[in-house]
Amino acid sequence: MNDHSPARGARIKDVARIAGVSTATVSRTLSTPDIVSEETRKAVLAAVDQTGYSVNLSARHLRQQRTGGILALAPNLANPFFSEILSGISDVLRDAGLNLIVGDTSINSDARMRLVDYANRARCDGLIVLDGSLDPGVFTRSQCPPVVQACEWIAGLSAPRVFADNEAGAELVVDHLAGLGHTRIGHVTGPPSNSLTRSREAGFQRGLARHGLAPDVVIRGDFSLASGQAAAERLCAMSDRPTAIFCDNDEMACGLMGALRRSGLRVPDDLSVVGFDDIELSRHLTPTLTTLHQPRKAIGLHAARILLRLIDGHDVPEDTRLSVSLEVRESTGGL
Amino acid sequence: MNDHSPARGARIKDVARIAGVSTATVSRTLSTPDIVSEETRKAVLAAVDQTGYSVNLSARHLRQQRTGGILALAPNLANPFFSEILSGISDVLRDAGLNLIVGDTSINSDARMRLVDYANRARCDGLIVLDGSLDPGVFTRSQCPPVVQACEWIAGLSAPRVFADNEAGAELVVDHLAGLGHTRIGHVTGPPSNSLTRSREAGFQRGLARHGLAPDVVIRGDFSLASGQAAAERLCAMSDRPTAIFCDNDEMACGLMGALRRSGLRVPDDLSVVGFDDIELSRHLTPTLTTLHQPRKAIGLHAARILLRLIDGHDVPEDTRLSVSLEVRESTGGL
DNA sequence: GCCGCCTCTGTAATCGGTTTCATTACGGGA
DNA sequence: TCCCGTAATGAAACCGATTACAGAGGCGGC
Repeated sequence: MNDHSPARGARIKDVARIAGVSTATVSRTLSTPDIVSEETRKAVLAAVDQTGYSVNLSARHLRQQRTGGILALAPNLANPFFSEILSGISDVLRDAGLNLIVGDTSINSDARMRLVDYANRARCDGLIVLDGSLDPGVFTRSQCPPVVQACEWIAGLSAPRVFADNEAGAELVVDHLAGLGHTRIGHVTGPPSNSLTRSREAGFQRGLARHGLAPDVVIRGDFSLASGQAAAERLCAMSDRPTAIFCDNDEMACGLMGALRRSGLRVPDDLSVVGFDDIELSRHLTPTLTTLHQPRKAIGLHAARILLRLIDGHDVPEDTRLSVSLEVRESTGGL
Repeated sequence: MNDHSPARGARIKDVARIAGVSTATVSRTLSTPDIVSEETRKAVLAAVDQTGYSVNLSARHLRQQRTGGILALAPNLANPFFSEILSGISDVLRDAGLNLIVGDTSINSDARMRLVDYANRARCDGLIVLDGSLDPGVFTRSQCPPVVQACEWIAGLSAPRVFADNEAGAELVVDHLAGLGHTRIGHVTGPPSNSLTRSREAGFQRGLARHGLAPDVVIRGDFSLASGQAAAERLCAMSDRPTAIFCDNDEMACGLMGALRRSGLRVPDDLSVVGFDDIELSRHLTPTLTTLHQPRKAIGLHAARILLRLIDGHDVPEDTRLSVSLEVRESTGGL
């Protein structure tokens, strides 16, 4: 119907001319409809329809001193754990008219260098950091826009945090395994400096203590499938094994169970395995994986909402802790 | 060192004043360094360093009539298959000074509605479509920026395409299975209308014909873990099963193998299984999965480069077909 | 009847760059 | 010596919106 319009589409000026008003009125009609009269509003909206007008975001953002973009920094996009969080973030931002720009911090060090460029008001209106291993210095410079940390956090960076209750989750794991009669429970962790690793380790230790159990073998991993596999190989080589293993995430549990089976060990008969995250895959492994469910979508939603409030200059809670629940499946059994 | 700078950072005007030149010269120094004198360049760069200046992209884009953003539309971010493609796209775009905005078309229909808003020059400079199920009409309007299709494509949309050689891949699968002595080979497909499903089906049929084999059972899936599981249940209920199964992606193969095992069928002894994609997980399943390796990163790199050329008004190849290779692992065996 | 307030609208300044056009200085050829 | 071309730079227009400010008109209160 309007393919005869100029190639690059209509400007606010064109809409204003057709509606017989000024550009200011068009702008007001679109951003604050309440303050224009009913009659004017109709005329403007009709002209918008007719021209297929849509605002030039660069112009708007230049004038409003905003960029319209929120940068989310995730350590690994390939991990399905993050994609649902990003989806939650994206939902909130879209409703607020903001774009989500996703940065994968794992790619290479070159990308990390450029982070300094991006953590800048001239580039984005806010940051959501999902990677606790970044340099806090970048985020404390005066040009850095508001920051919210989700899931992981950076030691020494004081920015609002949204995370699942990792400590309580790890305690639930111990409760479950101890309830099944296990007294020797091993732990496959993430990287030692990672905040998730620390919280889960703390909750795990507290749980053991509460049940009067002594710590058993601790194997350091890095949240990857491969490190789960490596952990299984170490376990198989042990003469005196624990009877249950708590993995700090589902990917490692998956790598671990695969390698265990290949070595002839049966889960849960020879070894019970518990994961953390409840990614979709955990329901399809054999045996299906007992794991802690994290409210991933909710983490994303909360993080984004808090960031928006921060950008608008409102007060926000320092910590938002979301509860987790244990999904008991086939990979854990009694002694 | 420069935390005394004004809260919102330096403007080009500030840099110009400190360097003792005009804003035009600063701009030229940063975008076309060749046309300013050596001496001036040094002074400007020193001033940039001193102020920590970084350009305001909204202003630049407003003047240059570009938005600085490329929108990638993917059907499912949670699928690890896409994340590596996006990573390749992101690398190229970052080097070109463009942002990658990721849209998940699976979220809900509301998001799809808004697609119309986004497929617009006022919103982004180009589109990379990874979802073949979208409405072609959106992309043919005059306001729509250049489009490149990657992996999947939309029937009836003439836009450059970058994809793996799905037909050749499916033929390789048949060669491999026929070579092992299989004569009854089933197929678990993606959605019937999907372009990947069609290509793989065509290659599969051609392979069968070349080996003088008759088609066997075809089970419709949707690329999800759950549909792989459902396919396994159908297979188990059959009295007269094929001896090998080709799954259109690794996720379905994963869901299928898990469910098969739970029903007591052994892979590859009772049934050989082949996947497609070679996601990292396929190496960690038990048994490890024989699958077709797709050059995911390369697909992303090519798609992004082609889009950049398109944006600059250059000629681009209509189709870019990248080759695949078979990764033979444990899930396939002889009869 | 006059004043002040409120509602609605228009004019024009503004955001921060890029780019066109004009200007200057200098070197070489006639 | 004069003219022209070239290299380097500056002044100012421009991109397309938002918004501060001002003005017009209507209405109620004194």
